[in-house]
Amino acid sequence: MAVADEGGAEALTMSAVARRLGPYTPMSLYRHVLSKDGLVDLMLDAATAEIALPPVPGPDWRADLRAVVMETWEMAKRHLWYAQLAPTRPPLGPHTMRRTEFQLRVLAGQGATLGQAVAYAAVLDRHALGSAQQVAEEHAMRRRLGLDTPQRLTEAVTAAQGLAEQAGCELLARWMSAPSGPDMDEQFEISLTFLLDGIEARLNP
Amino acid sequence: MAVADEGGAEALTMSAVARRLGPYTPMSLYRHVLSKDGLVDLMLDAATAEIALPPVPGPDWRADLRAVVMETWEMAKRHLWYAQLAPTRPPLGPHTMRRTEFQLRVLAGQGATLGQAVAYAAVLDRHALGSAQQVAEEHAMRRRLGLDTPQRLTEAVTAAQGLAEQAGCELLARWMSAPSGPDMDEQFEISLTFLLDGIEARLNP
DNA sequence: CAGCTAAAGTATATGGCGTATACGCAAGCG
DNA sequence: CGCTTGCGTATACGCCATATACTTTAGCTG
Repeated sequence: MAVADEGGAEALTMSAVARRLGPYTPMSLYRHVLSKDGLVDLMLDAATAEIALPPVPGPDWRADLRAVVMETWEMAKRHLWYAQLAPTRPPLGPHTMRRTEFQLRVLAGQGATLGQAVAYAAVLDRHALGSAQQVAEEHAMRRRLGLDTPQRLTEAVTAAQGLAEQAGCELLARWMSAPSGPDMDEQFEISLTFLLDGIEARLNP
Repeated sequence: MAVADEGGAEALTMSAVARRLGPYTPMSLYRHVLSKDGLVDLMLDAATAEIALPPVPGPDWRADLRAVVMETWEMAKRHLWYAQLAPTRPPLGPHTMRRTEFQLRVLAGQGATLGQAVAYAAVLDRHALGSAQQVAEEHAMRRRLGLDTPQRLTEAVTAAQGLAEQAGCELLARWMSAPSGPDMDEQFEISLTFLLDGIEARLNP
C-alpha cells in the first residue's frame, strides 16, 4: 500500500513491493499471495477497512449514508490507487461486503425494497469511486507527462487552451485561461446532496 | 476500435491492431501513430464523434443536457473500452472539446457561472463514464475469470453468496441469491434525473 | 526513362512485466 | 538422523511497447 500510495497504481509491481519489504526477490511474494490480483484484493479490502462504519444504522438515515460515502471519499483521496484498482476486482472482501451490507440495512430500514437498496447503494458508490478516480487519473497523468514543475504545467495548459480556441470552444478556452468554480471536494458534496435528495424523494413519494 | 469492441481494452495491443489491418507487423503502426497513447487518443475522439449534438442549445436546457448524457451512455455501451480508456488520457480531442463546449453553453445560457457550468458538466460526465465503466468492468471480469458459460457463472455467484453469509451480510446474501431491482439502464436514468433536479434547483434558487 | 526521394513496412533488440518451474536452505520434530 | 514444511531464490518464458536501423515501394523530376 505504501508503494501504491507513493507511485500510484502503475508503480505497483511485484518487484517494487518485494524491494520495499527488504532485500527480497519478486518471486518471494508468491509464497504469501496467489497472484498479483490476490495482493490487490487484500489491499482493497484493507483500505476499505479504514472506512469507519457506525455499528448499527442510526435514526438519521441520510446522515448514515452521507457518512459512509464521505468516509469512502476521504479514504480514496488518501489511497489514490483505490479507485483505479477497485473496479478491476469483484467487491467480495469481508470489509467491502460489510460496508455494502450497512448501506443496504440503512436503506431497507426506510422502506426500500432490496432491489432499490442495491441500486441506490450502487449509485452512491459510483459517485464516490468515479470522483476519486478522476482525482487519481489527474495525478497519474501529471506523472506520466512529466508535469511536475509548475512551468511545464503552465505550458501544457496554454497548449490545451490553444487547442480549445482553434476548435471554436470559446467557453472552454476561457475557463482554461482562468479556472474557477467549486473545487473537487465542493463538487463532491454538492452532487452527493443531489443524489441523497433524489433518493429521499423516491423513498417518501 | 473493432479490436477493442470485441476484446475489451486489454485486448487492444499493437499486435492485435496490426493483425486486424492485414498481414502487418506491430511496428508498421508507428508510421501512422506516435505511440499507443496516440492511437488511443484517436479512438477516443472518434468514439466521441458518434455522440450526436444539437447544432445549438435549444429552448429546453434539461432536454439538451439529458440528450448529451444519454447519447454518451449509449455510445459507451457500444464501445465498452471507452470508459476504461477515457480517464487515462486528457480530454482534448476536437470532438471531445466540442461536446464539453456544448454542455457549457447550455448551462451558461441558464445563468450559471462558468465555474459552475464546468462543475456540473463534470458531475454529469462522471455519472455517464462511471456507469459505463462499471458495465465494462463486469464484462472484463467475466472474460478474465472465464465465466463465459452460465454454469461457471452460477458457481461463482453461489460462492460469493457463501462468502456474504459467512461475513454476516444477510441482505447482501439474500440479494445475491435472487437479484432484483432496476437494471443498469433504469438506474442510470433515475440518477441522471436526480442530478438534473439538483442542478435545476441550484440554477433557480 | 533514370535516378532520387519520401513514405511504408520490416527485422531485430531492449527492458519491463507477471509468473511457471525447479531448486536451496533452515527449523523443528519424529 | 532424516524428513517434512515454510520461505526465499534462480532461471526462464511469453507478452508487451517501442528504439533503432534496415529494406522495399511509389512517384516525381530532371
